[in-house]
Amino acid sequence: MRLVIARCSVDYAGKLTAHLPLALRLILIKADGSVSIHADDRAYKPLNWMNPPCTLREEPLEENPEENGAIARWTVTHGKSGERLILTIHEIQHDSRHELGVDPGLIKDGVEAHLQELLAEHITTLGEGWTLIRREYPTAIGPVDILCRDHRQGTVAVEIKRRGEIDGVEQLTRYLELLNRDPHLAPVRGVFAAQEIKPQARVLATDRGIDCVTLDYDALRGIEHEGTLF
Amino acid sequence: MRLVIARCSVDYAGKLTAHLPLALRLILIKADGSVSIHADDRAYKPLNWMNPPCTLREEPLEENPEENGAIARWTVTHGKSGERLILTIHEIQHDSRHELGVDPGLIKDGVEAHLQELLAEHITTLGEGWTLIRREYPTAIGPVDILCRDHRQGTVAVEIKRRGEIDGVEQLTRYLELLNRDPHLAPVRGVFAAQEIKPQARVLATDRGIDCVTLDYDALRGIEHEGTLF
DNA sequence: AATTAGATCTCGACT
DNA sequence: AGTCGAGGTCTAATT
Repeated sequence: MRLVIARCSVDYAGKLTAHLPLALRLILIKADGSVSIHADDRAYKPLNWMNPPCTLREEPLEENPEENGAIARWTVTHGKSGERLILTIHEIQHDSRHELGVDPGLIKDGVEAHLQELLAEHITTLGEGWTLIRREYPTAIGPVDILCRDHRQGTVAVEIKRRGEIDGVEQLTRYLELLNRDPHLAPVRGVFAAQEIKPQARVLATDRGIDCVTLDYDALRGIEHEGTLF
Repeated sequence: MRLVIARCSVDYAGKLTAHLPLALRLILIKADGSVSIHADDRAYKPLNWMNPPCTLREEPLEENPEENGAIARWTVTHGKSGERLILTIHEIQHDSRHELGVDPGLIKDGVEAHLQELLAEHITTLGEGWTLIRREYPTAIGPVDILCRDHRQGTVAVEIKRRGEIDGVEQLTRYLELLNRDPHLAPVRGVFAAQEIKPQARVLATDRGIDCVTLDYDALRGIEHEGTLF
């Protein structure tokens, strides 16, 4: 990894064209070839960047009135697409290299897949006497998160999201339309389950006769822990 | 901006829980308070991060067999939510600070807004004799990108995307439903226009009687240039 | 290789 | 502060 603090201007020509006026910035050059240009804000998102595979060509500039004091031009070219990032360097305040080695990587917990597992294992969270048919129930347009039966043996399709928004309701609506064409399953009703449901999504779901359920991830995990403790 | 190269392990507890085993990494601390932890790959995305507003507390660790050789613990706490990022530092190889000042920011060109402007100006791209009613035609559920009339004076609602996917078709469908309730406009038909239309989106659109049009950004820009040249 | 759905999405605009 | 739409989205899983 190479860290450069430099006064530079930047031009990008690729999926769009973009320009950064002259200013002092961090240029981060990673071992995988990627280049990113950071200002001192905007959290982790760079102002401009080039993804790998790409190559960096460094070229010193002669004293030249046209270049307006620039000392070097760095051209980053993307492998196939021909996208270009051109850095015009006016001053370098810092330049260091560091061998970091391969990173062991991030271990995650708590995403949608886990929510789905937990809810499938504790399907009675949705109602007394409910039973699981299966997770990832396959249909022509993709798998339904959970298919189950309520206490009256009625079929229920459950769509699970971490945050419930309009697309989730649309997605469940498409599944329900399809499932209700199957005489073995119909009538199928819908449950939209999420840790948090946006008002607009709730309105749309209710309007379509879909029930909304707010999931408590910690509570579900709590049940899981109790289950393994005793 | 502060750049630290350190051997560290990291634990995040917030929207999810995640762990990074001990390894050498870049810790990037920006003036806006954000902290991000980078490996030497994955382009610009950090392994782990904390968005502003947040505070960093640095705490030296005593020699302690339980700490397994750690020399410091850095705790990043998010303002309201209580999310935490805990860095356990084992070795610091580099630590420097740089005053970058405020960045003038990026100037962009070539995104959806521009596509909409171009198509509105050259509405006959959609058909001979078509005329613009207006861009951003307001409705109760948001503005329709373009409302226009075809050569037979029939009303047409146009939804523009850079990439046409299912949500775009759903969005246009909702607009059409609403617009067709207005006796002054009805019947209104739909055109789904994008630089690239995904197969599933095309199928859904066609099934609903919505026409699909592929836009050529460069060609539209070309017309624009001819227009200004002569 | 292409497609799809998720993301600690991020970011900006608007209410 | 919340919501909505767009992104050079990116990224991983699946076909």
